[in-house]
Amino acid sequence: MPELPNVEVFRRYIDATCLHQTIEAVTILDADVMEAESSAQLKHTLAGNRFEKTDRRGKYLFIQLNTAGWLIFHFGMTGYPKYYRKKEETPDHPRVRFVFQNGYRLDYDNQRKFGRVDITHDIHRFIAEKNIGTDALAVDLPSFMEMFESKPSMVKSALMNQKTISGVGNVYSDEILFQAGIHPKTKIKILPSKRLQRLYDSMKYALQTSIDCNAEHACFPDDFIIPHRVEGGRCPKCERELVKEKIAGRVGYYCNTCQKS
DNA sequence: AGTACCACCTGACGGC
DNA sequence: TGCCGTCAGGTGGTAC
Repeated sequence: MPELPNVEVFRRYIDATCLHQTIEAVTILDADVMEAESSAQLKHTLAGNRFEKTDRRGKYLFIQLNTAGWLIFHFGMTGYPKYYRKKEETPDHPRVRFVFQNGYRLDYDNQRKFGRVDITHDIHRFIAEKNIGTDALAVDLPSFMEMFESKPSMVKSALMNQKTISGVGNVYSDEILFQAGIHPKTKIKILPSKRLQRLYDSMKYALQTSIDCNAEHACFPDDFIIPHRVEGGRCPKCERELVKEKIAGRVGYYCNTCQKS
């Protein structure tokens, strides 16, 4: 599930709930989500520690500890954080649990276990090693133009490539292309600079609008395509049935009338 | 440097 | 009702 807007909402949730509290214990309920050598280190480093601040790059959420280290969350397709006090509020698939001194807990929940929890001393090295591109909300127009103007790939896959810019996944790439009026299979390098600029504007608009809505579909503007991304869904602008098509390995939805090559 | 395909996991859903 | 194939908002590896 989580793409940039969702992860940004998670980040704000952590900010609003978990900062500056002493961590009493860490329980790893399923080591599958841990990077290989990080389990022991995680428990060791976090006990008695505190979350001081958060940061985000693309779909990665970082939490700085008061001892200079960083906790790293990636949510895969089904992950999310849950802060709660009562046992009956436990999420369905908790994988790592942080227990605070005030009795509250933060669970990293992840049904499909595609996500990861990790810990590092050097966040810049982590980003460099993973080769994570500039955050999609942070990238400026000139850099965006330069990165994409000569790319040979289809625009949908270019947007989704985390090494170029990070944070856009399958669902939001559909939204961005719909807002920009660009067909997803268009080769990005054939786009004239005016359309490339519109793509940039649409990217910022779609991501920021979603964040402002707490990533809740019900709050999205009427002309967003995301709520209509279902079999037989119709274009919110022209009412025609949306095309569902596998593009670069992922199923995308688009309007064959409103989106042009 | 692309794309296509597979793998990793689990659960929901539609068809029979 | 129950079983089974399919598929899903991600990433990483392979081969071509």
